[in-house]
Amino acid sequence: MAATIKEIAARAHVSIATVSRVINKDPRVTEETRAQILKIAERLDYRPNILARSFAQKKSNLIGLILPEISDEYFTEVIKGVDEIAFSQNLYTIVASSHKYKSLEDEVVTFIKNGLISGLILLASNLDDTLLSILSKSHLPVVLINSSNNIKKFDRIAIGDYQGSFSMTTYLIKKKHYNLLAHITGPLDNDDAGLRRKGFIDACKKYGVKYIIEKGDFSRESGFNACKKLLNNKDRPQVIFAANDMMAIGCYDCIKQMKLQIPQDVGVVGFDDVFVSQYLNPPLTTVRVNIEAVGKKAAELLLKKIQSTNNISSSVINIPTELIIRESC
Amino acid sequence: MAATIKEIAARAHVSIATVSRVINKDPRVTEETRAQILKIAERLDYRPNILARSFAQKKSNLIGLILPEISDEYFTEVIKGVDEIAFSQNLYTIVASSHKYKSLEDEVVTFIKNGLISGLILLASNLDDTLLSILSKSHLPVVLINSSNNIKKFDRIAIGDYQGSFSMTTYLIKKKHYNLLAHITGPLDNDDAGLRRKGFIDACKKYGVKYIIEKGDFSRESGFNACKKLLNNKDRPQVIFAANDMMAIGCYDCIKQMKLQIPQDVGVVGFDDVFVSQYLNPPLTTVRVNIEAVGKKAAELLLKKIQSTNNISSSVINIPTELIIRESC
DNA sequence: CTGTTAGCGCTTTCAG
DNA sequence: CTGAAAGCGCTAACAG
Repeated sequence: MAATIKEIAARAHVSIATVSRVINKDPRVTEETRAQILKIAERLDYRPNILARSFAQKKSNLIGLILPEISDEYFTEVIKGVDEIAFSQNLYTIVASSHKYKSLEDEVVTFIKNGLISGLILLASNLDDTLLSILSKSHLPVVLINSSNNIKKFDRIAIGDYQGSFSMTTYLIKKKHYNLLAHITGPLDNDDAGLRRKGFIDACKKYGVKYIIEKGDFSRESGFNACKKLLNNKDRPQVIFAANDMMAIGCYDCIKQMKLQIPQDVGVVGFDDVFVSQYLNPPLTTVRVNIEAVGKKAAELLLKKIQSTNNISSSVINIPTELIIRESC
Repeated sequence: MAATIKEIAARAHVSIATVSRVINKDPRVTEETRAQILKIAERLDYRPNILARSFAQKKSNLIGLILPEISDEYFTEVIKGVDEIAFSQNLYTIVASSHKYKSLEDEVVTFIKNGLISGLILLASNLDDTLLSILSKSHLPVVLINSSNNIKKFDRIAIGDYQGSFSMTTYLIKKKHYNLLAHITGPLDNDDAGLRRKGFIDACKKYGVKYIIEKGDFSRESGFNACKKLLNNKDRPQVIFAANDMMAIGCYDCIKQMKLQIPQDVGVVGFDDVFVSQYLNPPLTTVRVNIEAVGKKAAELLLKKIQSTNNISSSVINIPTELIIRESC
């Protein structure tokens, strides 16, 4: 059915090697033959068989992007960023998430060993040593999206979790004059969550204000539940700093259900600045993370690694955060 | 580096053909040798080289998903649905969007010819005959996500645009007793937009109420602009039916800027029921589309087509819509 | 500048 | 039930 270089070679009365050369823009071909071959290729509507090419070269034009899940707006922004960069370089992106069907580790191992992809971007907020060692043993170019400072030896995109959280807390204390704050954390094993928690606590301690910590898991429901506990506390906090916007939304739901007012009765602030936050009632004060930039930077870094043979020293790119002041506190 | 069947064959003192058979669960192997080979494969942490396999079989375990763009929540829900089904069948999904870098047609052609994928899901709201003919000439299994009834000969997932729009309009007229309605359309060449427009107009005509049509393009900005025009009209409409939620949000922005109240001064309703809609102030009355179901159904249909050799007659799966009554009208 | 050839890892006849 | 061998389409030395 589809034309192959063999066919083109036959028609052009040259060898397949020559055809291969012009397809791959190898300069060692005369203009004449090049033009001739190109014409025939055009006429036959030739398209290289990518599978064959990838196989022969032992490298594909596919990169893998592994995410914890694909649902959250947060993650889709990452996909968008990665795709945009990858696409501009003729790379295709395979997106996979650690579904119920497969654990993250299994997923990664499969990707590495099956030779499908020639680079990997891994967004995971808790990386254990096993995985890290698997990753470094495979000689696949890898870029991590992870904010933990403990990870050396890998190229990494990090979010300014600590700074963002610290600034927000400082703002709540110094500008808004709250003196009893609460923080709803993300999952304990999540590095971003840990950093945000630490930024909060450090700022509270620095200014000597009282605080309460409640546990969440980044889901709307957990925000709702944590908020309920907080409001029923004998010492009701004046403001709740949720470790992400989804949990802040859960707080909104809870507070409304209890017929309380934001920010009069209790303030709420979040982290991420997802699309919906600006439309909440009242609009949510939060810490903005430029998520698309995370994806873009990750892809750019990965491409650089794939293209350069010599392994450059691993770099960390920090994506800064920004305080977005709205009306929820 | 990575183990191959050759290596396993050597250690098991069998031929590579036998190894290949057990890997592929061919029953024509004795239990003993099978167990033996499996054990060695396990020990060597063998993973088949997908590229080699795909190449040899002339078919891959990759399916393509082409979208107009990747940013919108709408599209990411589709991705999620497709991925979930595909993944459960050991298929990987390559997501591509018709970027500035490539036209939709170019994208499709590349995908088809390069032999990378063994099935394609194409979400496009305006398909021209050229593209359709390219698609049918390639013998690639294809599932379209498109609501136009003019497309025969292709498996297709369609959204209940017309019904949803007709019901919403009927609700506006009969239950809410509006008698001057406005509709902000999506892009003219978009089939979903066309159907929604038609549903609106048909309902208005059926009940003999007056209506105004304003043009939009599904973007928030276009909703804002269309709304402004509408409100400055000498005959100001009592309610605005935006062809999607994003434009409805644009209306909210505009109405607030003009210091008007929803729904007292003017009602607003949308279409899609994206996540943010329930949190708008006031919560948006809209038509819900189960977008994830769209993705899932598309993937399921595609898998069925890929697996069955005989081409079944093309089916159309309709994803119904549902009126979501909230407080914006 | 161009042709010859080996071979990538695996599947798949075809014999045995 | 198992092995031998061809070949998928292309790249990449190596000759010439």
